[in-house]
Amino acid sequence: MNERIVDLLKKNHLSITESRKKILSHFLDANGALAHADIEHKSGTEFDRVTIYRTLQTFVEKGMIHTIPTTDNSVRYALCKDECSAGHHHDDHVHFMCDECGTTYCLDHVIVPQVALPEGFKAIRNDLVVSGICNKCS
Amino acid sequence: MNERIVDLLKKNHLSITESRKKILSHFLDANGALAHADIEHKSGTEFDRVTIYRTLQTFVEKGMIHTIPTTDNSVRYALCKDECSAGHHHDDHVHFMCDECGTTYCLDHVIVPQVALPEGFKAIRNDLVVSGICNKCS
DNA sequence: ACAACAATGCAACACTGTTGCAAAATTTAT
DNA sequence: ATAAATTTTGCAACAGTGTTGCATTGTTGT
Ligand SMILES: [Mn+2]
Ligand SMILES: [Mn+2]
Ligand SMILES: [Zn+2]
Ligand SMILES: [Zn+2]
Repeated sequence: MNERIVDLLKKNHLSITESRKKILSHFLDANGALAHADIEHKSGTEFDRVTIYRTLQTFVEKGMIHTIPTTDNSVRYALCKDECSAGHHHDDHVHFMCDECGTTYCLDHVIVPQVALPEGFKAIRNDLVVSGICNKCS
Repeated sequence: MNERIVDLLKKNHLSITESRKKILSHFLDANGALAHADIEHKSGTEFDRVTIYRTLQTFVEKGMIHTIPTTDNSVRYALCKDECSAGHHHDDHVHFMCDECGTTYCLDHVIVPQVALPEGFKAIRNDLVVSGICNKCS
């Protein structure tokens, strides 16, 4: 378990620090996406708030996690697949937010469909967020 | 012009106040969506920040405007179509955010497609945000 | 014009996110 | 293993966003 975390950090050319290991482990343990506040609560007073912000930024830049657009305008993060890297993200999957339990899921196997836009509009990224009832709450 | 604004407020059983008239006129003038901060800047020191927040809330509740899910996690509002009312919103259209000019558009004629979800997930709302280059910037 | 009611401004507060800088930890070179 | 070079962290300070309570003001219907 700890091995996998250290390997992940090494693979991304990041120095091995307590905060990074712990924050990364929270993502590996979680089944849904995590908000900054979630990590802050899970970590207690272990790290400074600022450290969490900077660690999340770093992880995003390295392609280890990705942000999720949410309808309630909170920022959430989830682990990326192995295919993702610093340059290339593979964020073409649908995200699901449960109205009941609040969990946000990456539906990795549900691909966002393309839509035809009006004349002159050029799509670069498509984000589809589905809200409703998740499989655990139904 | 002023007539239309007063009518819209009356139709929604809202008392006619300076703030509501001005804020509503900003939406009628704008071609894209507006954030709270946009209205604050347009209004100068005319109203208190809190009044703007409360007015926006009221307009949303009455079905006059709707919030737009954005990828940069800012809250933006746009005028609803006439079909929208306090109970029923018709928010099944795609939204577009221009990476160049930052404008957010309601693409009223582009409908969000349905997607097949994994077993146990039940969709209640679908929000599709497309980012890219708008017709004015291309 | 008046009473009843609703909306506003102000103050205070909580939460989110960013930056600069000194101290501490990690990595690299000796 | 030690020391130097580089990164990361914690702290403090700050700006922005959004909410609430309460007294004051404005709007509405009679
Ligand atoms: Mn995802
Ligand atoms: Mn819209
Ligand atoms: Zn759920
Ligand atoms: Zn544009």
